[in-house]
Amino acid sequence: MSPRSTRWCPTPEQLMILQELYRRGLRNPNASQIQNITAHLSFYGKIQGKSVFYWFQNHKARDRQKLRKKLAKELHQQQLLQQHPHQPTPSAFHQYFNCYSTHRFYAQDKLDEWYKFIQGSGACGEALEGMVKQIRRRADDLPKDQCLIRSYGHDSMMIVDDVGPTFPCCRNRNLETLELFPLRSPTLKDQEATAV
Amino acid sequence: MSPRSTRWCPTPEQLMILQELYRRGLRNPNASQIQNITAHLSFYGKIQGKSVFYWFQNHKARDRQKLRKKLAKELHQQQLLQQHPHQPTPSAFHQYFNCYSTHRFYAQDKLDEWYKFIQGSGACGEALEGMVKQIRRRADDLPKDQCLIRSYGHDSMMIVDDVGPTFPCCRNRNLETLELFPLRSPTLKDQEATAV
DNA sequence: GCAAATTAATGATTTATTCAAG
DNA sequence: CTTGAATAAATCATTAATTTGC
Repeated sequence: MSPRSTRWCPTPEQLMILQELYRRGLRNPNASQIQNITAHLSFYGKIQGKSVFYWFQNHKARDRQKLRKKLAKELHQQQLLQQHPHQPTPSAFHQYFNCYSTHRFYAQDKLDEWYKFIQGSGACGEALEGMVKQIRRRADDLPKDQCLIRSYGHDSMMIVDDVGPTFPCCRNRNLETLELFPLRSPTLKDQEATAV
Repeated sequence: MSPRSTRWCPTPEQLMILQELYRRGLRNPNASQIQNITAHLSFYGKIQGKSVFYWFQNHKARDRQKLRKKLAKELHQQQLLQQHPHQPTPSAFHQYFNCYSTHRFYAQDKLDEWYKFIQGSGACGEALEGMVKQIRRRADDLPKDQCLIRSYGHDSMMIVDDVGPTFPCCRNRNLETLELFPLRSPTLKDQEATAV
C-alpha cells in the first residue's frame, strides 16, 4: 500500500457540483471551463484540473455504456418474447435473479424455486450456467434448515425467519454472551468514511 | 392484504443490544453474525435476520449523514462568516423557509424569490441543495403559466399542485428561467449555460 | 383533553457507486 | 475493460410523536 494516495477523492460537494453540471448538459468542458470549475471545486478540497477532465470523460462514457446496455437488453427481451412467447427466457431469469446486487436473505424453498425456474427456462447459456453454479456453491455450505445466501433481483422474497426455534441453545443465554460476538474493529475505510 | 403490521418494531431491549454492538464498532455484520444476533434478540421479541441487517445499514448510514450535515454546516457557517459577513446565513434561510407546522401556498414569484434568496445566501449545504433539487424537480412538470407550491415543515419538502386560475400573478411567468439560475456562483452558471 | 392533521423517525427496498479479481 | 461482490446512497412506506383546533 502506498502511504499516500495520489488519487483524487471527490468530496460530496465537489461531486454534487459536477453531477449538476453534467445533468444540465455539460459534457466536454474546454480548457478555460475546466480551469474555472477546478477553481470552484478547490474551494471544497484539493483538486487538479485533470481530475475534472477525467471525471467528465469517465462519467460520459459510463453513462453511454449504461444506456447501451439498457437498450440492448430491452431489445433482446422483445425478441425473445416474440420467439418464445410463453417460455421463461434467459433474460427473464436474468431480470429475476441478477439485475443488481443486494444482500438478501433467502430460505431454502426460494432456492428450489430458482432451480425450477432455471430448468423451466430451458436455457443454458453461459450466464445461466454460472448462476446455477453460484447457487449450488452457496447452498452447499449452508445449514440445512435455514440458509443465508446472496441473491439478486427485483422479486419479493422469502426471508429466513423465526430463528428462535433453531437455536434453542440461545434461549437460556443472557446478554453476557454478547461478549462473544466478534466485533470487528473499524477498518480504515470506515474511519475515513466517518471522518468525512 | 394483511391488516396487521408487517414491519418490525424493536423492543427497548433489542434496541439497546443493537446500539451497544454498534457502539463497540460493529458495522457490517456478516451472515453468521447476523444469525447469532438475531437468535439473541429473538429472546426479547419476534425478529428476523433481515431486520438486523437493515438496522445496521440504516443506522450506519444515518449516523454518517448526521455527522456530514453537522460538519458541513459548521464549515459553511465559518466560510460564510469569513467571506460574506453580512449575508443571509443558512439558518436565516431555514427560519425563513421552514417554519414549523405550517403549510403555505406560494406562487411563481415566490419561487423566484426563494431562488434569489438561496443564491444570495451563497450557501451550498446539503439542505439547500436538496431544496433546490426539489424545487427544480417539481417545477419541471408544472404547467407553464401557474403553479402552487406547498411547503411542509422542517424537511423543506415542497409539493406542487395545479389549482386552476387562482393566481393571476403567475399567469405569464414561465418556469424555464428557473433552470438558468446559477448553481453556485455566477461564473459557474455562465459556463454551463453556454455549454448546454 | 381529545381527535384529526401533520411532522419526524425509522424500517424496508431499490438504485448507484466503489472496489478488486480475472 | 468487464464483471461480480460489497457497500453506500436514495427512496419508499409505515409507525411514533407532535401539534392544532375544537
